Amino acid sequence: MSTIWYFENVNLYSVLCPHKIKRFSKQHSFKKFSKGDFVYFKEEYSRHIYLVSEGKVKITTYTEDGEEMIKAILTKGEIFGEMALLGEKKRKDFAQSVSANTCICPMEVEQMYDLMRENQQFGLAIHKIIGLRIRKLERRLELLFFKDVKTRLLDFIKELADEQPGSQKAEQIEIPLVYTHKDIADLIGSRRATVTTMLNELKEGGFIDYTRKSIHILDKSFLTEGAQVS
DNA sequence: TCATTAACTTCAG
DNA sequence: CTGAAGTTAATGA
Repeated sequence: MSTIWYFENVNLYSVLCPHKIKRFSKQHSFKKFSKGDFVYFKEEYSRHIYLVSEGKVKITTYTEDGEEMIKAILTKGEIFGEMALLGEKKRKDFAQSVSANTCICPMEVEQMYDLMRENQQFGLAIHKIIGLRIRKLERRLELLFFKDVKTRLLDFIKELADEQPGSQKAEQIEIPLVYTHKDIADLIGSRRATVTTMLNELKEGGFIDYTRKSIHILDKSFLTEGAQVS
């Protein structure tokens, strides 16, 4: 199942990007965003969905006391703003570029509907992605409430591992890291320092090896069984 | 005991 | 040279 998800995820870029679709080539437009620029604001009308072609985008909401809550961090090949397709009238969150040269491909909702009607397979893929996205969020929420940080980090790594191609078969898995420790901390509801400490624990335990660029899973059994690190 | 805060070092642009 | 990333140890729940 996860392989399918991966498959569709990577191919989405070629499928979705308007300049690959001849009919839309004239309005083919990439939009550039600098660090800190907003792609959309809360309460804005949900007219587009977006595909990240370069850089990194974070989706956030704010709690009553003004604290930022990060719902997701998206990188190359991933879509966001997809709630527009489910009848969302106005945005319920913010989308902000967090890298210097973020490049985004906007797609009108109406066009998306047309495409999805014409191409069933494409429509199915989109629905699947949205479904998985929602499930992922629900799961994250549950974990935040009931599990400790170590479990959450383990779960996070497991999720990344599952998204890698051929991860089912392979004993060792190389995960290219698009996230910083800070990103990971934000996503699992922890702190940068804590993430580092725990990654080091896992490293010492011989479960993983990591650099800034990637996490190498040496023994994937710990993902399912839980790491026994003291 | 676990995770955070704060203070420090290293890294990348 | 500066801000972000990563590390380490003290401290509080």
